Amino acid sequence: MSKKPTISDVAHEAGVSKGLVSFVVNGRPGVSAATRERVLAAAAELGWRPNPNARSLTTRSAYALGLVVLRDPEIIGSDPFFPAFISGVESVLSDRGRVMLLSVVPDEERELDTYRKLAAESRVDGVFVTDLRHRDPRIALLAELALPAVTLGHADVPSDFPVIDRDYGKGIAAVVSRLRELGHTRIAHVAGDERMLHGTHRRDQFTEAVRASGGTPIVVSGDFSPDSGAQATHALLGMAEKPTAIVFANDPMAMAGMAVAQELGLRLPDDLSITGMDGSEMSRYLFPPLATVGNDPAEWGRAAALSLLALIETGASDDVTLPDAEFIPRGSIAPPPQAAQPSSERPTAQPSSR
Amino acid sequence: MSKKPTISDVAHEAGVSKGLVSFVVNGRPGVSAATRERVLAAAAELGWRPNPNARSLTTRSAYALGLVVLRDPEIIGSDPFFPAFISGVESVLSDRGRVMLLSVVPDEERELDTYRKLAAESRVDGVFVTDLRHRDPRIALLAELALPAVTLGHADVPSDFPVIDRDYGKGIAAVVSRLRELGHTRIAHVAGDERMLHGTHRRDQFTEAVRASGGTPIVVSGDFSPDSGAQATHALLGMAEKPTAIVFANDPMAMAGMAVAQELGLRLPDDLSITGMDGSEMSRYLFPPLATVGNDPAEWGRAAALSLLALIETGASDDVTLPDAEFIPRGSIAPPPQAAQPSSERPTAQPSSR
DNA sequence: CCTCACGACTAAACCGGTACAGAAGCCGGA
DNA sequence: TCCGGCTTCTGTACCGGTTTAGTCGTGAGG
Repeated sequence: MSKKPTISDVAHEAGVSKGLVSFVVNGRPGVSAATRERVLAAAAELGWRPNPNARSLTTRSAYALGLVVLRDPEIIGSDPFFPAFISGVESVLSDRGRVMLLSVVPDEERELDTYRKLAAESRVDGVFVTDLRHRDPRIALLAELALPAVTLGHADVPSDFPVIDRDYGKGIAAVVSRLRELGHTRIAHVAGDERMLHGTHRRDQFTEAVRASGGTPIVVSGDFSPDSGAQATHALLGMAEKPTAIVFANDPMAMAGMAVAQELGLRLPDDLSITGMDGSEMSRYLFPPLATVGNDPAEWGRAAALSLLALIETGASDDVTLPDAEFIPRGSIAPPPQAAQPSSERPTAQPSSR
Repeated sequence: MSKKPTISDVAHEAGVSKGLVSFVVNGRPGVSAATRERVLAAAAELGWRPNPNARSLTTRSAYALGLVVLRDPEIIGSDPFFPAFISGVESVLSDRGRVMLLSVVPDEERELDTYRKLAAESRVDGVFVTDLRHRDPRIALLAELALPAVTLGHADVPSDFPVIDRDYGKGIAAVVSRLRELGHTRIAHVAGDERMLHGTHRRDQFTEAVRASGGTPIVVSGDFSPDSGAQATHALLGMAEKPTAIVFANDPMAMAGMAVAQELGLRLPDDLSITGMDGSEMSRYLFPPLATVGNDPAEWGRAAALSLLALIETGASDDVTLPDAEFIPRGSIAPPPQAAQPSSERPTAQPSSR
């Protein structure tokens, strides 16, 4: 292969100056149609693409977006959110001549340093802020760095960044409501990492829904990892007054919880109802199929990418509210076992066979 | 925030020329220790970091590595390999001043275009080639583009790229051997996507291991997705001569297979033994815990990153062979039903003899 | 004492684009 | 015919680094 062609090669080939070629590829006015064609033809023939590095130098734009993920390398594999989120982002970026830069960091210190580095080196034009934490230090840092950003969810600190969000509360309320309808009175929640906003939000939405229906919520903590889901389930099922239904804050914890219950000899869903959250692909292939609350990470990705691009290109971008999360009922929920209900409850017809 | 400092600012601050600052930050000889200190101090004080874009212009290096993933957006969430692989890559890159550029593409055409674009725009210094396919067109394309690369596994076409690989056959052989020991005679394999080399390799390694032990392999096809695992399991369990053990080509398919079996009323592992592959985090949290063959994607990532960096920096890099994949016995395997086992057997898996 | 090699440093060209001032060509109106 | 005023296009100065040729002392060798 010969050397990569440059804008000068194209200019020479088309018999015009560098500047004009630049005008053409950037769609600037003041170029005759005939010349435009000639330049475009020359560029196509030479297979020339403008070098973004050179371009960045004068335009002060990196033509790249960044995603920094703070996640324990050990458990990142069980998280179904990011790959799908990224593919959603990518579906928007691919047509826009921008690329995505990804960083996975193990601790908060390196996370912040990574943002500083991306900004100082002008590596990206903007970043996605996922997994918002309480009093998230990234908000202030990004503002200080003057790095455009969009946040997934509303931060609990002052932020001027556009927000992509989805009401998850209704979905959780629907879960609780359905469990109550089925006759459950002792409904537990295994919370996600409570340093993260969506960990506490989901917990609060759960407790609120249970209280609203006149029940008393039971909550144990987890951290979104399968391991924590298993431990929490052990704890719950070891209680004197076992819950008859467990609402997990994500699918991986629910999956691990299902396994623990089964290992203890419980039949699902007859002896215990279980639900997850996030609507992972795997959830429908479990036994019993895991009832969950949809989330569609790819949709988050698309919306976040569009919003961030708008912010970068126009300097402003509106908040986006995705459609409400929907409860996806599946076979992992059923009426509570009769024995567990000493007091008056509608005698629900229990399915005799499975 | 004030404007970002440039090399000229640092030079002025330290009272030297731009060129000297460049010498200092690149560790070139011919700079007195005193001056070096002064320059470094000025750089630190101003918080200056060399702009990689400007740098790229003359050094022809992008200071970035690329990963292009061809994956159906719908199922990428259930794939535990990439997030962990990426975190392995990142653990190497973070200290090296290079970043990682990620692209997720839905079809082969766009995949190849993405490589072309990355090369034409000098976005990356090299790429990781994962999920090798038969007669993979990327090998020739990358050679043509003169883009350095490392492949995960050996390509079946001539390739000059360094290879990162791990013997997976021994692990698979250990699985089969253990199942035979337990008394299984009808052992089936649910293959992964056979367009991918590791799909057919695993299948071949399975059939070979079964034949070597005097058995007759049963193979049905899948594509690594949970859905295909479920379908294949249905097909197998609908056969007149059902298999008593199923070896799945990855964990997600195995998980879906477990669910199908349980839904059909089979008790695991007593009625059916199941194994997965890739040693995903989730596998240990299932019921019964899924026996699998370890893989450690993060280790692939680290090795691939080191190899690719060496290739880029020195122009050559050796192949790397990772430690053999190891069978991880767990509760999902047991003797076949009604097995006339002359010797002592227990329903749970025993440590394999390796 | 002069020359020369060498270490430390500077100046300017260059990488591949963009931006902007201004030149050239063309047109219509006075 | 001359003069604006467009439109179209050129030339050149950047952007922030790297690289190379060359300058300037300084000390050793002849």
